[in-house]
Amino acid sequence: MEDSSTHDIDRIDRNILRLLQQDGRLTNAEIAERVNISPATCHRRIRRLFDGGHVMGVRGRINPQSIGLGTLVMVGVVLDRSTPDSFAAFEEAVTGMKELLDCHLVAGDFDYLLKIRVRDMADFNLLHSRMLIALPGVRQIRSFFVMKEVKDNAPLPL
Amino acid sequence: MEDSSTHDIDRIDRNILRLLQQDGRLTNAEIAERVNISPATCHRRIRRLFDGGHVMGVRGRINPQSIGLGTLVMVGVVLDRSTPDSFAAFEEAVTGMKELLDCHLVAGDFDYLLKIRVRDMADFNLLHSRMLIALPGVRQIRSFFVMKEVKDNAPLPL
DNA sequence: TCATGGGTGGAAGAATCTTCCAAAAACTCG
DNA sequence: CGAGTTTTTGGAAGATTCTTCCACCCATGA
Repeated sequence: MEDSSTHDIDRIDRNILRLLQQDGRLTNAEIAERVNISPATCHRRIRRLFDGGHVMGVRGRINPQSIGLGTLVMVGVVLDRSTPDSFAAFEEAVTGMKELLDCHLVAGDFDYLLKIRVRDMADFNLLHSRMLIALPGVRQIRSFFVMKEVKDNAPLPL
Repeated sequence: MEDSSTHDIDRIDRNILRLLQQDGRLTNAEIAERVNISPATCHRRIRRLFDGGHVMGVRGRINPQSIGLGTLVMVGVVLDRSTPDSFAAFEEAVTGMKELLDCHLVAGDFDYLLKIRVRDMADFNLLHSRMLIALPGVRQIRSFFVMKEVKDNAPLPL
């Protein structure tokens, strides 16, 4: 039994998910028409998709440039020790960073890979010196400035 | 003059952006009430934010588990040559990959950093052998399996 | 002082949401 | 099979919201 659902996702649900991912502001009436069911049924299915955790929310995608966060930096982090306590301490500290978009524990040359948005390089320098190297248990930090966002946060294939 | 806007974003606009990022399905009436302006004015401001490119769309966030994409892999790519043609060829080829969520040209030990969602490790192995190493101009590929998504696609700070 | 232009909110018809209920479909078990 | 049960469906309707028009307010500048 999946934790995120008790129901199967049939072809109609998939179509609804695809439409909602493309445009989260589509009206129930329009979705109903496009997937060929009645508005009442569509309304119910959409609510089930939300309640079942299949749709984790609907989010307006804010242009980073518009709020002065035009610079993207990827960061690889290596910790001193590979103990559960060490990981937990790092994760708790890093979670509070408002500039942090992604933080993933990975297998490979790094322990964590981060994705960070800042105003500019100067802003990142501040962040780097005041926050990143001060994170608990950090042995090494490697920063990758993004020069071109070929694809950022693409929709899932449906 | 910013290309994404001719208008300034004042405090009210910021609040609207924050609300829309938190929940893209808020009604105009509710947003208006929360930012203390009339529904008519709020409607106009929201439309201006969309038309000005400050909101790049509204997207339902589909649970990757629900559609069998529960495995996340970060990939670092190094190309053979650092020529514009080489970059262009790689980017065009990689853009078509439906499993690709992010693709960023970076400065550092890698040329590109990718973020890829697949069903499981076996699925990634297929993708790796059939698509990634077949991409044009690839010298080296380093894969980082994500063991824990501490933070994924967090909202921008507003 | 007066004209101008951008921003504001009231008002109202049109569209949509949300829920209830009865009918149809699917499923279960004797 | 077939009756009973559960699930799913769609029509209907009041409540809510959208969308637009228009008059008003208030800075700015001649």
